[in-house]
Amino acid sequence: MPPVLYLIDGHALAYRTYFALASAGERLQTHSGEPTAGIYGFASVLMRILEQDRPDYLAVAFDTGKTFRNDMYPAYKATRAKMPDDLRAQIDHIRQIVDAFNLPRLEKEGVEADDVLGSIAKQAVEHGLGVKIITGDRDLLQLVNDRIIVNLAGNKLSEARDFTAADVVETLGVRPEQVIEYKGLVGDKSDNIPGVPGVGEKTATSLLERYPTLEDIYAHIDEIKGAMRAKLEAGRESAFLSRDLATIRTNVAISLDLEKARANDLNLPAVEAIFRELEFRTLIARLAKLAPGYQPPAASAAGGQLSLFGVPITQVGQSETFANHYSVVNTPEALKELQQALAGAECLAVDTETTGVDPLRAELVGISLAVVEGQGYYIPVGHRTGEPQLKLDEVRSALLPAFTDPKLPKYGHNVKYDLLALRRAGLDLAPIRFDTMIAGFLIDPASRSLGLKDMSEDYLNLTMTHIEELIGKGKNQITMAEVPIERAAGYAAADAEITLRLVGPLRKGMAERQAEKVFETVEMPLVPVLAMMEQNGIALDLDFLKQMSTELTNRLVEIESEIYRTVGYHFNLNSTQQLSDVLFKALGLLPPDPRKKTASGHFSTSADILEELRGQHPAVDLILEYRELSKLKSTYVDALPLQINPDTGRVHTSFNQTGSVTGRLASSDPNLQNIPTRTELGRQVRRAFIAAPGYRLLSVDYSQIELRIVAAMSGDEAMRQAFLAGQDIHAATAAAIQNVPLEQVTKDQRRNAKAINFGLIYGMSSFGLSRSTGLTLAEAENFVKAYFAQFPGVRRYLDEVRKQASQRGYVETLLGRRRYFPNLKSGANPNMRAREEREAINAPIQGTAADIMKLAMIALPGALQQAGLHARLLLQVHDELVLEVPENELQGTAGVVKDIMENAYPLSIPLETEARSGISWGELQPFA
DNA sequence: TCCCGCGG
DNA sequence: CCGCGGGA
Repeated sequence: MPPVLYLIDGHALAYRTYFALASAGERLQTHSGEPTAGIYGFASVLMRILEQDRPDYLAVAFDTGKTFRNDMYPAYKATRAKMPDDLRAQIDHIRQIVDAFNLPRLEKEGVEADDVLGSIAKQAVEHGLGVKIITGDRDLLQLVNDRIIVNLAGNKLSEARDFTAADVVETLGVRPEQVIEYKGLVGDKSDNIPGVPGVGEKTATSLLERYPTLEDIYAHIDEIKGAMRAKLEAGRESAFLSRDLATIRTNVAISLDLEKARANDLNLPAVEAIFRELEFRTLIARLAKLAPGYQPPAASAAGGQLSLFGVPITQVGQSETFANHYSVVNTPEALKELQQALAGAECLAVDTETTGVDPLRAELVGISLAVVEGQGYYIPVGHRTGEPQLKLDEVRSALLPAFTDPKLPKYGHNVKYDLLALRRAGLDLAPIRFDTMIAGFLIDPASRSLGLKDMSEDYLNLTMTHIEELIGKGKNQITMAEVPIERAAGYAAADAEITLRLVGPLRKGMAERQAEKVFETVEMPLVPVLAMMEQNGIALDLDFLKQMSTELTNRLVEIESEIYRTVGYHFNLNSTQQLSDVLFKALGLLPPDPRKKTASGHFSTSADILEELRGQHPAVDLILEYRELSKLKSTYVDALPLQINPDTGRVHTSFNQTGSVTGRLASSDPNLQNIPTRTELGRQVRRAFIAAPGYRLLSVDYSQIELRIVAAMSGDEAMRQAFLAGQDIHAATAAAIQNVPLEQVTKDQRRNAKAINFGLIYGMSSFGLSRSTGLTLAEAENFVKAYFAQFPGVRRYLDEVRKQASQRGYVETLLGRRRYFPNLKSGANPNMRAREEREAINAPIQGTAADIMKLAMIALPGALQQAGLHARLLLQVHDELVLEVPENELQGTAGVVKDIMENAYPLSIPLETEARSGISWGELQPFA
């Protein structure tokens, strides 16, 4: 194999990784607020290449200013979004890193990095080298041939992949050398290359299959029929110009001194200094491993310095390389050994393999355990491969003592899942002391990479096998039960082992961010409570839903034909785009606010727009009714029965503790936190949620908990007095603003005051307020002014929160749950800034309410048991708890629940609750 | 993927 | 403001 020259496209890679990290929710920055996502992305890819590929030669190309393409076509890249300012500033750091690695920088005035890469690549091939180009820019694919491959970054850092000529054909449908012809036809929106108007991807690939180049197409233009031919003829000039723009030059006068590109003499202290300055801690750790083991390519055959188990890090978790470090427990002897290990254990990490994603339906396939780092156990119990495995009964009695040992703390990743799966198999797990997913969430609530695989990369720098490598994906997916034990074991044991290994770094991470208190007093104790609620589930009145569905269908059919009749023709009512055309083109209605665009360029048809169009055409009212009914039918009435668990006959929602950045729970499968309540018809759906025979549903909700929290946290006297006096807070607000006695507040005044109170909680602007109230912007501004004049403490509090958010970079709830706002510190653009300021105001209010509710939920089961009551907690809807209560215990239970909720976390303002009960969620009556 | 709409 | 889900 010839030596290989690695060429990195510096800008494209920084750009791509910047957005990859941003879209993954990472807001990378240093302590002082300097954004680093682009640098980090670039540096980690560079490190990965040095560690894993050991390139013979490596150089990095950069763009410089305007290029000859702008002379050819002034609009070139004119529409491309300007590079974000904070990324631009990062490019210089990237250049420094390249220098510190002693790698050549390739740049030339007047040409793009693409052209530099193309030219150098061509020269290298002529010298007999292989070339690999690392970029984020698909255009480079045109350079691929049998000596040049391109590694293209994906939407996530881990999704980069190599493209050979065959890969290009498979992905784009054309050969690499045809990429420019393809661009000539299709153009490129992001570079503002026009192409041939009207020719899309499909047309272009099929044309290029028959005629390999533009020249061939136009030479045979008479073989092409109809409209396509006309389009091609009209776009002829544009096609050739576009192709020229898209063509990467390979004859740029630039040269590379290969000796300088030998990737073997990085200036370690310089790199480390830069990484330290940028606070790339994990990269520094990798550096230490890289430097001593790094040999000139000729002598690098020994290798092996990068490993944890003596294998390259990419292979950890794959069974063949993990083989010495896990045991399959499928004999009585092995089980005995495991029991002995458990007896001496100080902690126990647990993971389960099941046949599905719903823990209340899936079957248990195997249990993984780890008690020390570097060693894992896999206990198969449900493999359907005919291989020997222990009986579940034996496993259960062997494990139960340790699993329920009060002195043995249990760890897991999303451990609520495993708890439920184990319970269904007759096991249990307590006490649960550490959930790595929740810990990761508290360290960064905005993180979208809380999967075990992601966290393993982020915190341990270990790449794990993905489950799809075992069970496949799509329609050929099998379940874990069909995977041979030996193949499953390495993967499964690694899950428990990695979980165990994550605990240390996560504790440290939580300590740095002072998240331990919320973790230990709120989130971890909540896990078993939520598991219990999910297990309980809630009963549905199926007959009622069936009848409702029929009635809705009938009415929908009526409305639909009525709409088609008034409009004059048929169209797809459920397509918002078609609807927009019908209303604003065919019917000629004027969009009330023509600025209200949608991303696809259509006018919005949202309910508030339609609301304004009422009366202008009979179809409008009908559409609004249609929308309401079809939403109800598809989302609730027809969907809920499908979610009933056949074993229990009830629906078991899943509560996610890591779903909401503010600390609220999120409910899914089905979401029982958005069952309608605001309209009469919607409320009907709630009637389908019923109590079991002999039971009643009891609902207790906090009244105005968020405003009470504002009053307490801000200490605003006027607001506190209103609450202490037990006044209707919205009316009291209106009275204060309008300066009228409380009794004289009109409905309108109260409604506006209510809107501003809500706006307050949501950090809303005058603009938002005017939208939600129908006041003019000026009126809304005056209203806000009057509000703050009456509640000066609230204003001070809001200013304080904003200041804290921008100075410290985070805000926190009363219990210390934090939400981070790195962009406020670094002064991002005004839009983002305003958005984050609103989020910063909302987070402590909503988050404190969420914390208090969680504390109540944790305290409740013990209090009920203490009182000898048998109520079951079923649902939490942010400020409401729903329980199923034996009829004769209603009164006592209501008292306990109210007491627990009202005293969960004492504020300087009393928390009040309201209890209601009934046989269904839809017809609850206040308690006597 | 976007748009819309349900809840708090 | 924060979510989840249906449908094109």
